[in-house]
Amino acid sequence: MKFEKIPNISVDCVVFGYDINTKSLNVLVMKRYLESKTGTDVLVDDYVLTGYHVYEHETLDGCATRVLKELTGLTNQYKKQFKAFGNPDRLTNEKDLIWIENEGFNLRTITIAYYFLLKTEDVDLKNNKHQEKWFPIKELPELGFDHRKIILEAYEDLKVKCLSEPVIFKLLPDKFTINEVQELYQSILGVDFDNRNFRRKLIKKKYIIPLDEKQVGVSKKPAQLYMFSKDVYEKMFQKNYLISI
Amino acid sequence: MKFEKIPNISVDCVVFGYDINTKSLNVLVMKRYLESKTGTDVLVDDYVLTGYHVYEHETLDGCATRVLKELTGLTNQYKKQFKAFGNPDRLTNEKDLIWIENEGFNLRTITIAYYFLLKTEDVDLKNNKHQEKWFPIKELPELGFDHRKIILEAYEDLKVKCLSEPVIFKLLPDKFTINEVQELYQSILGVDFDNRNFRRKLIKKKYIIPLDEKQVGVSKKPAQLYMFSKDVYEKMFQKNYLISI
DNA sequence: TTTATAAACGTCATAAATACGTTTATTTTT
DNA sequence: AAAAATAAACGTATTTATGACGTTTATAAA
Repeated sequence: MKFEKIPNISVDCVVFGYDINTKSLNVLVMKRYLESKTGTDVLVDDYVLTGYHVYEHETLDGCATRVLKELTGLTNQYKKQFKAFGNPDRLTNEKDLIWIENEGFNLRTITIAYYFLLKTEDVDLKNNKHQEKWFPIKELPELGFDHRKIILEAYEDLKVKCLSEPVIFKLLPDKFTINEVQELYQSILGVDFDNRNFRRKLIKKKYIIPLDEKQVGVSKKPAQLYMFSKDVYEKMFQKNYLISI
Repeated sequence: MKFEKIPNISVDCVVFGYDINTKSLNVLVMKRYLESKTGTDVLVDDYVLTGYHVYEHETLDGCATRVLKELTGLTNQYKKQFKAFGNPDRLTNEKDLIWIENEGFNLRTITIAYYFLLKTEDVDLKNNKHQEKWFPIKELPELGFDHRKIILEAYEDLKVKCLSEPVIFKLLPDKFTINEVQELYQSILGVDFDNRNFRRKLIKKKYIIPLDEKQVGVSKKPAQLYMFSKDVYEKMFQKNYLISI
């Protein structure tokens, strides 16, 4: 009973992972692969988001959390439900139809899409039975179903979100430098900021707390490390109602 | 075929209407009423959002548009899909269970929620077969299902949205005064602005265009009327990437 | 010791926000 | 016709934030 699937509802997860070393915002996708019955040719060979049907007694949020856990082993990561996709033509290209016939999917499936924010390095892809793989958001592979669209809409939502809330720190290690924050903003938004102004602005915030620590193992002047205090942020945060239209 | 319903997917519409005379942001809901078979008592007597099951060949957006049209006769109104609600416990209070049994609903229905922004005065409620009624957002009646939650989440989304995009003008008549804009912002956000500063800020915008017209029929100095130019807004709009965390 | 370089600090001009005070145009009252 | 009342509209000074730059500092490598 607990494991009965709702036939036409799924949850798809866009897993964003930031790689602080390569300074790349990545998306985790898995292989979709199907050979013909004779084995003579490959019918479907592309990537898809990780998703799953919702169980009868499962919440939507719970389903997203489960999908992430099965994929990465991680729990307690930042997630956001950002949109439902359910147009009747969302699964109508040739490869999708072959796949759907093979898997016995319902043709009219509505998917509730979530995105997660985490660190690429936190995910262990050693025993990845589904050939999961990270791709930079700017270099996505061929994607099945409407998953390219879903990823790009998640990315747009993330861009807006990171301007108004400090979600950026979900993508960074606990201890970071000011320049690392700047690089991540630039990587997400695709624009450059003046380092001196960016630095001044960030350091001024009470919830960006300098640590008694510096970078180690760098071959130049080591940078000051900072942390983000959720406590301070939430305590001092009063909505400023700045109308910026 | 075209009129076959997907059994467990619905679209619910939160219709926001602003009444410029009473300065009230309202929500349009309809009566949910059910008598016992003997007619001796009223089993269910509350209000619900207008929603409907999605047809097999219908897009989600199309379904929302259809629901609004059937309810108000209006088309081409601003709408936004803001969240899907589908937790297994969303329809479990007593009245909901009575209703569901009577109507033959699927117990596990996922609803894709939209909100609309329009003017209360644009809706003609004369021949409202479902006893539709406007309620101020601050004075909602008893609501069935999880519809209070849905309305309040729509309202939160609207609050955020109106700070970053000029959706406010969807709620106002084509010609408005500066003070009317201010009153609407205050009504939505629940805060007061300094009129002199608000006025200066708004008038400075290129897309707030003064008309050769003033208020008529007011018993004090008549105010200058303005319009919002979508054209100018979209043409001059460049993303400013202002990080306001 | 010098050099290279990322990190960090500093300055100035301009723009925006905040907090108020004053004047103006109109209707209503006298 | 004048005076009173009042919402609309305009004004000003102070503080704060932004944008565009130049300079100094701490460190590892040469």
